[in-house]
Amino acid sequence: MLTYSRLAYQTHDHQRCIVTALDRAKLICEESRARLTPIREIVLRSIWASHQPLGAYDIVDTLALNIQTGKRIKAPTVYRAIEFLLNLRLIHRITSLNAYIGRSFPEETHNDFFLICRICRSTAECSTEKMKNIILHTSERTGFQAETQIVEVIGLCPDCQQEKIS
Amino acid sequence: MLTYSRLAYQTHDHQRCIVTALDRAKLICEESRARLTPIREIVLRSIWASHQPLGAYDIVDTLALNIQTGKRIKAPTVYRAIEFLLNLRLIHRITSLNAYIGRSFPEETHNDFFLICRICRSTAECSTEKMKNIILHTSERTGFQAETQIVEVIGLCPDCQQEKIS
DNA sequence: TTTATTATGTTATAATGTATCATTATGTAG
DNA sequence: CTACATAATGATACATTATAACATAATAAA
Repeated sequence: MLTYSRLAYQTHDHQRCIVTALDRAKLICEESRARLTPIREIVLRSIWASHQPLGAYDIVDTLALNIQTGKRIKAPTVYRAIEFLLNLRLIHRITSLNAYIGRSFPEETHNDFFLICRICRSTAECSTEKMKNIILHTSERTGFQAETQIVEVIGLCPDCQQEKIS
Repeated sequence: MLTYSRLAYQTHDHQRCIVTALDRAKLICEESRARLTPIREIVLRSIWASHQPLGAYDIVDTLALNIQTGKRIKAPTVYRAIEFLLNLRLIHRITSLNAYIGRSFPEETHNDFFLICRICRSTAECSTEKMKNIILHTSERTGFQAETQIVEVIGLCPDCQQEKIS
């Protein structure tokens, strides 16, 4: 049933994730003739580098100084990069955290959802046809025309369940 | 498949909705020995009276003056009432709008989701077992312990689809 | 190379939400 | 009924997230 998932709390070579994501981002940008500028690239890299979803002002702090100009990168610039990356479906917005996370399955629509730990904020990206089915079926029945969706399940990740017990 | 739904864009006697909701709120408060104070009641009533989800500062404006004391009700008071109503499951928070809407099915967990029109902001409350199944099944498989959820489908309501065509 | 377009810099501010402490109202035990 | 404890509200200030508006710089295209 669970077609794909990227579980932040499963051990994996995250450095490899980042490289893969960046490579794919470059491809997608070329295809759609969009420009992955240094700022946009570093924002994307920061988001992928984080193990939790990253807030816009966290990114502002992370970036600190523009490598090019030596000047501090400010909120509007970061928000513009975020908007760009969202449009190209390279990142997700996690609404319940006001934060952003790398997107593993840019090609899917209506399939994605998230398991978000309310303690450590680790966020697992899931994707299944069943979610699409339920959303499209309900929309059809009610005459609603679905475009995008937000599906966020809040609870406890395996690690934080352990913490609570021990 | 769609067990219940409250479609804001279907014609119905909304005044009746409000009365029913208020009556039920009083019952639920009695049962849980919680106090539905005048402020909490008027906040709940405002939220139900609106045909779109209502923002916290919209409520501040709606309330204007405290009937009791003649003083202006401010943000923290409204947010406290909102928190109270959320805890008793009498309202929902619509995360994508930062707004609040009356809750029709307080007894259900993991069943609820929303169809939100991006133009007129009308919001349909839906509830189906299938949503619960998919969420609980995925959680079980990944070892995640689901507690709450946010499921918001953004798109066009029937009316606004018509507008676009004509 | 000139022009048009896109991206970024800068400042200010809007919108949403919370922390803190004082005051008032309500419930409860004696 | 009084005194105490608890719960609710008032008031001020502030934190956080996000955007508007306009200037400047970089890139692409004619």
